[in-house]
Amino acid sequence: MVEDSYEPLSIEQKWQSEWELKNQFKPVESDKQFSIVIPPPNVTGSLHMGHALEHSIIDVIVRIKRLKGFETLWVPGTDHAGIITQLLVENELSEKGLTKEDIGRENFISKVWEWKEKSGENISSQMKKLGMSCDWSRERFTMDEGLSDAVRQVFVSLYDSGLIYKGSRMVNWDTKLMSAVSDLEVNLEEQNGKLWSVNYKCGDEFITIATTRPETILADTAVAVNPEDERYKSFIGKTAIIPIVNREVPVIADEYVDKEFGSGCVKITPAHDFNDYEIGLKHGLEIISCMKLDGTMSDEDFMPESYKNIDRFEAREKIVNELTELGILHSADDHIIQLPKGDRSKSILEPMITDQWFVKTKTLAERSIAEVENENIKFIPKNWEKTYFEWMHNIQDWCISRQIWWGHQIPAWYDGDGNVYVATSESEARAKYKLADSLKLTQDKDVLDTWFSSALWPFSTLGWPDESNDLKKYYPTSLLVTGFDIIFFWVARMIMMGLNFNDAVPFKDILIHGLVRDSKGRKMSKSLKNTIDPLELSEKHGADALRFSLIEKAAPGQDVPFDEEWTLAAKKFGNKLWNASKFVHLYSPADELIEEVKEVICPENKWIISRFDEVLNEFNELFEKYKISDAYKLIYNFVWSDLFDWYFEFSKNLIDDEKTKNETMYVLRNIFLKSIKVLNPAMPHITEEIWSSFENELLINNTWPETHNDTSSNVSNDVENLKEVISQIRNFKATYQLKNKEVLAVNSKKDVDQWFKKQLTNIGNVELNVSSSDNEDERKIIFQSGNYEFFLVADDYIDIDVEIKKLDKKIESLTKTLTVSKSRLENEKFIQNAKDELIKEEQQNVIEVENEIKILKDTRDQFSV
RNA sequence: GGGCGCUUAGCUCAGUCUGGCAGAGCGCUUCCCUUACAAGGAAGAAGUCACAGGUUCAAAUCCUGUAGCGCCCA
Repeated sequence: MVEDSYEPLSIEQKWQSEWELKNQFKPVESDKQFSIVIPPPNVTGSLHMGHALEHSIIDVIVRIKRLKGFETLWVPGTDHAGIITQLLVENELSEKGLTKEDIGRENFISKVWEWKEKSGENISSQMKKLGMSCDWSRERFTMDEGLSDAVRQVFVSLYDSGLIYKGSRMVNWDTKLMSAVSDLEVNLEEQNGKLWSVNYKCGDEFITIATTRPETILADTAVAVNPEDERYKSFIGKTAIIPIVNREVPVIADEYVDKEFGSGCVKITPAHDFNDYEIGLKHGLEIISCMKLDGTMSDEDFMPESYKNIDRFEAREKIVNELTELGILHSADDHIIQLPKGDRSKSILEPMITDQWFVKTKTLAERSIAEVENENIKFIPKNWEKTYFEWMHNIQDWCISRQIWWGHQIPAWYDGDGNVYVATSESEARAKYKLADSLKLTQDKDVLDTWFSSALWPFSTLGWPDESNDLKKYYPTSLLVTGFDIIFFWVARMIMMGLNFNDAVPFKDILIHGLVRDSKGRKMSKSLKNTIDPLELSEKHGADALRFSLIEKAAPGQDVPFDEEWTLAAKKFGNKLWNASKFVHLYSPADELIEEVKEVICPENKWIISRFDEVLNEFNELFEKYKISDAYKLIYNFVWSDLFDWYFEFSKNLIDDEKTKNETMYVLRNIFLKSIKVLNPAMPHITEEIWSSFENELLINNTWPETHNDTSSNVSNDVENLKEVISQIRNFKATYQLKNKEVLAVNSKKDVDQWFKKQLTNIGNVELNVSSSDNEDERKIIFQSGNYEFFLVADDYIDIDVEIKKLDKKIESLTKTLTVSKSRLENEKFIQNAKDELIKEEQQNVIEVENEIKILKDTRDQFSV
């Protein structure tokens, strides 16, 4: 027997430790495997609603697969989040007045590890509180020895095959971090700025250029116009003089220049702008930098004294003043500018030319595109593959070096002459390149982009480069569940790396989920103060309620405007299940011996079984299509309305009769427990608790229910008719505000089956008289469904007007239906084109509706006399 | 500028791929503490499926266009 009231927290903790203690999250040998890796959250993070959604989806799938007999593995873990973690530990240091340089690289790294040991378990422990069934014994961290080894191997291998190179290129540079950052981690922020127009001397004339960054004028090496622009054709090939530094530069023509933008003439500064860099390369322009890596102005000889070493924004002001004084500032117009900011540091980024390591992506991308095109990898929903293709077709070489300390240090060594030796370790390098022991080598100071190691995650977590059992068994993984915002960051890169190093896709399906937003549809953010802490919610309403509310609302690819009300509703559902289990215990006690029923006789029992079968079949179909939210909505509606509202009531009337008692006790418990099984993956704790009150075995490792496929007759229709008649009687009572207790005298001209009569009289709360005689003078209220027809003799409590109105409304709507059906059947083309089934259905419909209308009209006629 | 979504009941959304009588939850109205459950039960009201064309026997669903909103890339 179960506790009186539903208290989620205590049962949730109990089962979480029970499952882990009994190793329920480890894969159990089977001939079919299902494996999935977690998209690793960053180690500094704490669980937010996006994680809660993603993990709930994964866990439901994993738990269903486990019940379906798959050898199921979910590998958890976190990534080392290079920049964020470094900033975090640097902040801790700065509270003590220290910088990382003060304590040195080695000490700093050990400080980060200390931090990781202390706080790195945050996300995992939060996941455990939500009941996520990952195999915690296989938990991985991107900086683990094994995964770090994989990173080195991959780097060396790509380098040896010419897919990694070092070069001087323009990258997004963070002047605060003093590091390159990923193109993908650049946020463009719109801001009010200015568009300055400046007159450059060009022979005896002036040419007016437009710029949003006048401080870079000092590094201009050309002026460019559109070749089609009549205004400037005569300038092309001449030279212009850059003001202040008095540099003589060519006026070049390039289609890149937009005739409509500003004056239609732009300055070209190859060292400080991505487009200008490209133009510089194309036209062989000189590349001059006027800025240092920390964002202050250069102190090189060509720089005017007063500009040396000052901040770039100060320089901007200064140069505008100077241009004004010189009388060559033509105009300063308001202009919306796109300011690039670092996703992590929030500082304004600078395009800078620096030495960096790159992955050549073109060839890797080609195969990655093909594998999605030929559906070896499927996006769900499919349209996200367009986003993937778009990015992949326009892919740029991937800058993988970062000038920070926390991360995988690049396995490249330099001798005193700057020669580079790439190998997995220094001794390997010496052996590989046959270097003398006396030759002094220093390792590259830079570390790799965190995403470089994440790209290996689907196989590095399984033991690669060792040919481990896990790798053989679980690679390729079955599925990746992730958000659309992450398709470039790693879905794409995991595919490239997975294909290159394992000659097989890293996962077969990619299930894309949406963003969790607030109930008004706004993005959750700290600044809006509309974030929701999933752990708080879980403590308030239970992990099961939180999980279910997310699962039930998350259609693939669609955003989720979350409302706490949903979780509350899910908790009520939990409570309903709880009470339902008490009902089942009451009517079908676990300790009472029930004979197994081979053949079910009672129509009510047949009905609930066939309804369950329908629902289970549909559930399975939806699940295979990853329509998990629809699947759970379906089972939710089935248990609440069919099972609890209707069947439980039917069962009361069957169990009080010895003849039908055993069969009904059996079916009641059976269907209830099967429903609990289907609900288990979404609400694992409460269902396990309820299950345990009936069974000795655990539910988590039980088997997925099978359908009964007992389609012996169409009794189901009879039960549906019974329900319909009862509803009509209830409607009648509600209309006239009759107490439910009031027993109505209902008549039938034909006798009905005993079971039907019993359910009707008890649930409809009526007294049924069967009499073929008919008093034509009586005004009657008809309750009709299918071939069943009952009537009530109308007396004082009936309001004729209300009744007529109701009847008219029904007649009207039915007549509409009839007209539609008839016009279809009269349409020759419909008869020719429509499926036979549909035509038969339509014909049947006409007969039924005509009959119903006739009854209603007759009734109406007697009222209006 | 290029691409992708969304627009269905008061609210939040399914349904659109694969055309066949418009769905759910919440909210609202009325009644009911009936021995599983008031964290509940029963009944009910509520929609020009954004708009305009087209295809079709038949369109929320397919095609074309328009408008509004959102996202991504440049």
